[in-house]
Amino acid sequence: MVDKIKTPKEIGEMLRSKGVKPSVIRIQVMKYLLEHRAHPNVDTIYKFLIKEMPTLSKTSIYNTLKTFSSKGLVLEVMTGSGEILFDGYPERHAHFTCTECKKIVDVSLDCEICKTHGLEGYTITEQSVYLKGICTECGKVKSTKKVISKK
Amino acid sequence: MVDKIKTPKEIGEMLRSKGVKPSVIRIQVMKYLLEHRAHPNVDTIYKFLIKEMPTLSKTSIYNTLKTFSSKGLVLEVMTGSGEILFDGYPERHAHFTCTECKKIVDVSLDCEICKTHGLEGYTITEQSVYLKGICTECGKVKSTKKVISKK
DNA sequence: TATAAAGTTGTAATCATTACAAAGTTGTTA
DNA sequence: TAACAACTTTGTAATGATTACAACTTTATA
Repeated sequence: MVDKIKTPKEIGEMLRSKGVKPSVIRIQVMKYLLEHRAHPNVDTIYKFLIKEMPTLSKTSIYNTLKTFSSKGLVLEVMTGSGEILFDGYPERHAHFTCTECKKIVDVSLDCEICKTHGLEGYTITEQSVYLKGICTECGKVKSTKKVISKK
Repeated sequence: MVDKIKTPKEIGEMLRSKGVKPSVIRIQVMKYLLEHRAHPNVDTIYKFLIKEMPTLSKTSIYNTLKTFSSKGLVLEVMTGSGEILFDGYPERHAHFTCTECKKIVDVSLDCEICKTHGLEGYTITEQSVYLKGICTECGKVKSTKKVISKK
């Protein structure tokens, strides 16, 4: 999961290979996504990049991410928070959301393709798996609290 | 999948058994969901029910569905359309969205629980599987169109 | 350099959802 | 039955992410 940091040039090539013409903004957005795997939202990306590019518009981030998404360069992660989060690693994996701390964790998926019934003749192009629950840390805090409240 | 139509009284019992106090609105919303499996949004439910209950407020639909959802009576389906859709049958199944006609189809899932890595110590309480692609009908139309356009 | 195509910007609009306070309803206890 | 608390419903206003759009800028190509 730990990848070598890519140069802007390498990112440009990467975009071109997927049919996206590189631009300064596109390269910077992709660079951000590759180096920050915490599933950022549009605003987080915008606030980070505007420090380097003072004329940046938020619309450009929206445009860029929509382009990336349509070319399969990023995943749109819909966790139900009411906004779309982005994942720069579009290889198949699931997303776990902790309902306590809201943290999102990447999870590798074992079953190649869940066997599904009732889709004869259907073409499946995309598959998303979302998990919800409580992460180890929040689980620990919870049980600690329980003990304490027992007095 | 085809279920016997429930009386308001039966729906009331069903709500109570899940810890939700029945009310006219709650019973009507649940009745609508049980009898209309096309994954309606808030507005669709509202427009249908207001015909019978002229003083109905849309906020009540939101409140009701949020209550249902928190008690596990309905599923919130997030397909990426920008709004939440609702499914009155919360048994585990996947949702397939046709990217052409936007239709949503229930899909039974075979793999009991996709084996996941990296979640040791995590408690999983919810699992959603979304599929995207092209349904049979749209697939047929597409290939027909292709032939026609060949001339 | 001229020209077209594509990318970027900023503002305004949209639209689902939430917040909130007032009004109504229900159930319980005296 | 009356009083009361708890819960439900309503309607309006606010929020906040996303989109629409038109003007402006940059890039690529001849």
